[in-house]
Order: sequence, then C-alpha cells, then structure tokens
Amino acid sequence: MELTHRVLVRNLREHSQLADQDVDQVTKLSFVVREYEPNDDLIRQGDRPKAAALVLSGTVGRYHLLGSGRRQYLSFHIVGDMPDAQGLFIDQMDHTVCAMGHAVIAFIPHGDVVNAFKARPPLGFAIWRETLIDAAIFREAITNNSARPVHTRMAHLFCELFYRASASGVAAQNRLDLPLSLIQLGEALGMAIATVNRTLQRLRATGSVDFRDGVLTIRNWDRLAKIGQFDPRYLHLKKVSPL
Amino acid sequence: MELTHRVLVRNLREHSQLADQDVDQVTKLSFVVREYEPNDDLIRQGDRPKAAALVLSGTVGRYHLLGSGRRQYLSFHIVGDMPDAQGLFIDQMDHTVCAMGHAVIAFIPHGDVVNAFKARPPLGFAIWRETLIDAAIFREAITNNSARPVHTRMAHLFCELFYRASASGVAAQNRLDLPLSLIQLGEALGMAIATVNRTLQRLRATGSVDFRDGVLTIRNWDRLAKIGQFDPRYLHLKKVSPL
DNA sequence: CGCTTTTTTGAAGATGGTCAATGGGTGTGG
DNA sequence: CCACACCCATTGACCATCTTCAAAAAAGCG
Repeated sequence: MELTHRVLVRNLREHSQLADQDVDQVTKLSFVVREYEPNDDLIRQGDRPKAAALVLSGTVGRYHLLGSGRRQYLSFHIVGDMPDAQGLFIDQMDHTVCAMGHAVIAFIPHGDVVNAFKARPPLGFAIWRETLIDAAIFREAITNNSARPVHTRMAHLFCELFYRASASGVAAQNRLDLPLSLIQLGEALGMAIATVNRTLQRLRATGSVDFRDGVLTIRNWDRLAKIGQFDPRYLHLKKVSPL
Repeated sequence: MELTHRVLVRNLREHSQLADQDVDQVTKLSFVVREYEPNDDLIRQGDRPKAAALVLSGTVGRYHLLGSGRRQYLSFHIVGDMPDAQGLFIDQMDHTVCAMGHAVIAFIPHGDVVNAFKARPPLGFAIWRETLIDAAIFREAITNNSARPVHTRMAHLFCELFYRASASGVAAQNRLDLPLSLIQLGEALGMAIATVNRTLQRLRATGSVDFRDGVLTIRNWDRLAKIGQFDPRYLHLKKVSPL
C-alpha cells in the first residue's frame, strides 16, 4: 500500500471504524505528491480546488486574510489531516491553506473521493466525521479566543496541538515540532506579539511548557492541561494519554 | 408534503441542487415536533442524541459552558437550520443547543437520515454541505472575535444574521426578530455587557442599525456591511441581496 | 560579515473590563 | 391596586490588560 493510502487510513482510524472493503477502496484513490516551503500557499481564498489535500508530513495552517493585511490563523494541521476536505462540497475556498514549515502534501482528485463514497458509504461517513471534528476544533477556538485570558488561551492551544500530535504518533516523547513564529502564534490567538512573548515567558516560568525555535516541549502535562482548562473530549478521538 | 419536509427541502436548496428523487426521499423521513420556551436546552453537552434537530420556527443558539458558569455562544440558527447535524456522525455533543426565544423543533431519527443518504447520496452531500457551511460560519466567528474591534465585530454579527435570515425568507423587509439579551450578545461576541451596550449606542448613532427589545432593524445595509467588513461569500449561499 | 528577520524589552496609551449604582419594565402576591 | 422583587438595560468611574510604538539584541542567511 502506498504511503498516502496508509497515512489516510491510519488517520481515519483515529476516530472511525473502517472495514477491509473501506481500506481497499482507499487504495484505489489516485493522487499526486507535492512539496512546499515555509509560507507557501497550497490553496488560496477564492480558489475552486479540484483535488483534496492530505498532509503527509510537516505542518500546515489555514488563515483568513484581513483588509489590514493581518492574518487570522484558524487551525493547524499535521500528518493525516485533510485541511481542505470541505472543498469537496463547497465550491469556493473562503480561506487559504499554507505550509508553516516544510511540508509534503498528497492531492487526491475530488472525483475519486466522491466515487469512493458511493462505493463505500462508511468511508464517506469517516471523512465526513473528519470534517465534523474540524468544526469542533473551530468551535473550541471561538471559545478559546473569546473567553479565556491570554495565558490560558495559549496553554490551551499548546495542549490541543500536542494532544492531536500524540494521537497521530508524531510527538516524540514530550516534544513536538511546531514551526511557528511568535507573530504567527499571535495571529492564531488574537494577541499582539509583545503579549505573545510575555505570555510565553509566564508559561515557561510555571514549568509546564517551553516553546522556542519552533519546538514545543511539554514539561508537565497535567499542569499545562490545568492552566489551559483543556478537556480533549471535543477532539472526538479514541483514548490517548499524552505522557 | 409535511411542513417539516418542506422546510428542510427549502433550506437545502439555498445552497444545493436537489433532484425530484432527493425530495421524494426527504418526504420519507419520520419526525416528532416539540416546542421550547426561551432558555430551554434542546440537547446538552455530553448527550448522545439519537435524532437530529431541525428548526421549524424561532431562534436557537449553541454554546459552550465554561468553568466560571459563563457561556460562550458559538452560533445562532433559524428556520431550516439543523443545528446538531454533526450529531449524526459524532457520538457525544461537545456543546449545548438551546432556544433563544420560543422555538418549534422537529426531531428526525438519525437512522432515517443515514438510510436516506444510502438511497440518495446527493441528499447526503447536501446535508454534508450544510455542516460545512456551519464550519465556515465558525471560522468567521474566530476571525470576528479575535481580530476585529468591537463595533466592527458587532456589526458583522448583525450582518450575518440578517443576511442568513433574508436567504431563508424570515426577515420582514428590514426587520428581524432576534430574541437576545445584551448579556447573550456579549457572550456571543466576547464582550462585557457594559461594552455591548455602549457599542450598540455607537452603531445606532451611525444610522446603520438598531437593536432593541429583541428586534434588529437595518437602517442602512450598505453602511452596516461596510462597518462590519461583511463579505457574505463565506456563507456559500446562492445570491441574495438584502434590501 | 552585513543584511534581514525575529525575538526581546521598555514605556505610554487606549480599549475594554470590573464594579457599583440607578432606572425601567414586568410579574407576583398581599 | 399597590408594593415588592427581579431581570435587564443603562451609566459612570476606576482600573487592568493588552496594544502600540520604539528600540535593542539575537538569530538566520546570502
């Protein structure tokens, strides 16, 4: 089985049951692989994509571009995620998907995916579930950015990213590659850079996390989860216990 | 055709093409209708619903409950919306759905819906699209609450609600029933009540909108849309031009 | 090495939050 | 019918947080 197919199956199984026939169906999907450098856009706001992106490695982000030129990052994605699965049934992109660090992406033609659904509805439901979990992540981001103080907000984001990475098996022990600048972190959390920096220092001082040079290090998961008021149920993943 | 079926078909057609067979399939869905008073919860965080809610009349909202007891409203829904369509493929609710004003809701068993998908995939795709538009609304809320100053933020929410209501045909001319208190408005926009009140006054002073006693009145749509930096494309609806 | 970009720090200023008090409206019970 | 209670809206004053601005230090990069 091709890497692309393995990655997709593995990811869908983090939240859905797949029968052997579903897996067979996945292996019939065609695709092309492309590589991206940091800050490259994969799909732009306004585009009408004909293929769905699947992250094979690296980190990608989605963002809205505001009139002022500022970006609002909406979510971040790692191996196995399909950051633009919504493009399957929504013609025009309302946001942009970009590579945060170096990233390898497989593109699967929409037609192939839709045919797979018709042949194996449960496979369609699994991908549908994927988009629904996506929505749950957005909801949490609304709450996070609207109702939580800055240190809680940042801790929550770190928890989410580390938890999801653990579920995908890409978090080595207590470390995670997270190729973000403080500016980008601020554009995700709705804070000014100065605040990002100072908040980061406060969190560091609690001994729960460290984030520097694009690497997130978890020093005390329980403490971090507490600071971030993190309850992973909204991610709807099968049980994982980071650390 | 029953009211429930008509409402659903009408709403799906705001964004999707339905063939006659799809409509036939819709009429086979069974349902029960229930009424709710303001502030009643329809489905709670943690529930595992067995039926999907369809709004027949009134306004419902979705919210996260925070540790402090504060709510964060995530979105509001009107006739035709299925505020918990996600429950179809996600077992446990990660938020609560409640009636904002008096509301009439039809509940359609999940089994019926899934069978309909299998019989008519395009119908499934239409409902899938519905959930994807939902996600687009959440994304916009992230940006709205994270990156826009309070008056823009409030104007944007008013634009969205009025625009969607126009598309559904429930906005009478330039007025819309919006049974929200200032507290709830604040819990949606992430502002303190005092700020909500003062922001409302500022907007009123621009002559673009008025919101009082649960009624939203649009006085100058273009001006409001400009203040709110509102671009309706993210709603993915067929063309509508309010006013 | 010089250049750019990012991180760090400081200080001033503004926006919005908190707190507290007032008033209007509605519903209930005496 | 009035008194009271309660909820919601309104307003003012004060204060905290975060933003903005500016500048220095540190880190990549040709």
